[in-house]
Amino acid sequence: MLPELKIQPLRYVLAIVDEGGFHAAARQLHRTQPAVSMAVRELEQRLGEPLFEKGGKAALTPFGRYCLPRFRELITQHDRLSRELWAQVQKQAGHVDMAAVPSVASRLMPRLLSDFILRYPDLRVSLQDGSADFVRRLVAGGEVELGFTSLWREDDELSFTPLMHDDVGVVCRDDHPLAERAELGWEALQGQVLIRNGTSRLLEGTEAEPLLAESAFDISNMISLTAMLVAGIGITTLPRLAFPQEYARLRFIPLVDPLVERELGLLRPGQRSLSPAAQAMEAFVIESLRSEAFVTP
Amino acid sequence: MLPELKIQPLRYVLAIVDEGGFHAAARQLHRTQPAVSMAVRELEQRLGEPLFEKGGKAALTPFGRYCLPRFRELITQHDRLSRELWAQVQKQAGHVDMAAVPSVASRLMPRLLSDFILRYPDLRVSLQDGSADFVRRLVAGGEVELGFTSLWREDDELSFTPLMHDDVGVVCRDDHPLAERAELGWEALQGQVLIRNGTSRLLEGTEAEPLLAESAFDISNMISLTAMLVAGIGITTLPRLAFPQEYARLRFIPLVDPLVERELGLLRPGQRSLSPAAQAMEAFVIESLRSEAFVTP
DNA sequence: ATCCGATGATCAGTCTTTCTTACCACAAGG
DNA sequence: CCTTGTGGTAAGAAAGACTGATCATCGGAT
Repeated sequence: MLPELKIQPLRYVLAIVDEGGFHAAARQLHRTQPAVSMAVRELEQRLGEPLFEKGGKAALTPFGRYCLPRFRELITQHDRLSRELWAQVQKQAGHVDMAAVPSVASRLMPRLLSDFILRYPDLRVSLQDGSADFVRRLVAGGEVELGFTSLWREDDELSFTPLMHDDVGVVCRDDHPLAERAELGWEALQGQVLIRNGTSRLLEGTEAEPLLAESAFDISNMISLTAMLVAGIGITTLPRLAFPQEYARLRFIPLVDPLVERELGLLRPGQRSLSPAAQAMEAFVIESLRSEAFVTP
Repeated sequence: MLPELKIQPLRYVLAIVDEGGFHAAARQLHRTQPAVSMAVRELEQRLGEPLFEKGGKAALTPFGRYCLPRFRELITQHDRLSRELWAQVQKQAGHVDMAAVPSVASRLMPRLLSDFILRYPDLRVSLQDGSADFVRRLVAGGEVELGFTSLWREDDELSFTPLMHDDVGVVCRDDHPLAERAELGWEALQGQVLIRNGTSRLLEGTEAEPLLAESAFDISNMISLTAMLVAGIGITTLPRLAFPQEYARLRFIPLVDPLVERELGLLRPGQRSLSPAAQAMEAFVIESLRSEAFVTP
C-alpha cells in the first residue's frame, strides 16, 4: 500500500527547485528535459498528489513544499550511506582485527604495520598475540579475520598461505661450550640441560626428538625462558625469528643436522571472505614478505 | 562515482537474512528466486564487493554483515517518509491554516470545525479572524490557505467560491420605535442616529447610501458597537450573520427596500493548489453549507 | 552407495521501465 | 510578428527486471 520511492526522481525534484526549472535541472542532471518531466510525473502519480503547479512555471505546490525538505533528508541519508560503503570498498575506511604468534608480532609486525598504515592511512588495525593454537582459534571463531602464525595442522575450515621458512637453532649463553660453534647437529646436544618451550614440538618426528624426553624443564613463557637461559641454567631450541636478539649474552646457533623449519604464513577463514580492509591487509602482507624475504629461505 | 542504491534490492538482502535463504525470501517478497538472486548480484556489482558468500548457503560476508544494519536503517528512513507522505495525502495527517471574517468565525466555524474534526480526526486546523481585507491579504500572501469571507472585489490572483447570501438589516434596542417592525425600507431610517461600522460599505451604491453621510459615528470594533447600541445611543445596519444574538435587548429588522446582501464564500489562491488537508477542508465546507442552507437564501 | 529434496546459479525470452528524439502549445520580450 | 524561453506529449530504442525452465551442488535419508 505504501508507495516505494526511488531515489533518482527525488533528486530530480531537488534539482528542479534548485535550478529553477525543468530544463536547467535536466542540464545539470545530464538528462533530457522530457526524462525529468516524466520521472516527476511518475512520482506524483505514485504519491497521488502533484508536487509542482500545472501552469507553465516550475512552482511547488504546498504539498511539494512539504515534501521538499523530507526528500532532501532522505537523499542525504542515502548519499551518506553510499559514501560510507564506498569508502569501505575503496579501503579508505575500515578495521582489521588480526592476531599473530609472539615472535611475528614483535619482530615482523612493527615494520609491517607501519608500512601498512603508510599505504592505507585511513584503516585501523587491532593486533593481538598468542600461541599458535590461540591464533588458530581466534581465526576459526571469527574473532579476528587474519592470523599470522606457524601451521602445524591442516584444517579445512581455515586456509593457510605460507610466507616464509623459519629455521630452528640452539640458544645458549655466550659462555656455553657450544656458543662459538657456527652450526650444530643433534648429537652435540646430548647430555646438555635442554629446556623445552612452546616451539619444541617442532622437533617431534626428527632424530632430535629423544632429546626432548630428557629435558627437565618446560617453560612456555618467553620472559621466564630467557631469564633461565641468561642465568645459564640450560639451553633451548628456538626458531630464528623467536630468538630474542636484545639479550646480548645469548647466542643462536643454527641446527643443521636435523634441519628443522617451521613455516610461517597467513591464516584466514577458509570459505568465508574477508572484509575489504582485511583483504587489503592480506594482500599487503603477502606482497611485502614476497618481495623482501625477511628471514632465511 | 558514488553508487546509486535502490531501495528494493536492499529489502531483498534483509529478507534473505531474515528468512534465511533466497527461496524463502523470494516467497515472502512475492518474487521468484532468480529475481532475488539477480537483484542481489546487481547490487553486489554496484558496490564492488560481495554481500553473500558464494558457496551454497546464504551466509553474509563480513562486508555484508557491515552493510546489513545500515541497509536496515536506510529502509526504515524510507518507510517512515513514505508513510508520512501517504498519511498527508490520505488526510490522516496535516494542517490547515485558515482565516475568516469575525461573523463567520463566531457563528459558522464552531459548528463547521467540530464536524470537520469528527470527519478528519487527525487533521489540525488553525483559524484566525479579521476584517474581510485582512482575510484577503492572508490568503493572497499565502499565510493561510483558505479564507471564509465576503467578496467585494474580484481578484484574478484569488478565486472565490460563493456559498451563501447574508442579508443586511437594521439593529436597534428593543425599546426603539422601529423595534417592533417586521421589515423596513430605507426611508424609515431617515432622521435616525445611524452608527457606521465596517459592514456599512455594503450600502454604498444603493438608495440608502445618503444615510451614511449623515452618520455621526463610525465604529469598527464589534464590542464598542454593541455597547453603543445597548446604550441606546443609536442604530446601525449589520448583515444578519453579524447580528450579535446574545444581546437580549437588541433587535434585527430586515431591510427590504433596498435589499442589500453580501455574499459569503471561500477564498483560495487562484493558481496555486492546496495542501491535501486544505483540499479536504475546502470540500468539506462547500459540501456542508450546500446541504444545510445555513442562512437566508 | 545412491537417491531425493533442498539450496543457489544460470539462461533465454518477455515484459516493464526509462530514456531519447522530435514535435507541440503557450507565454514573455524584442 | 517573430524569437526564445517555458513545459508537455508521442513514438521508438535501450536498459532493466521478472519469469520459467534448467543446472550444479550439497546433505540427509534410505
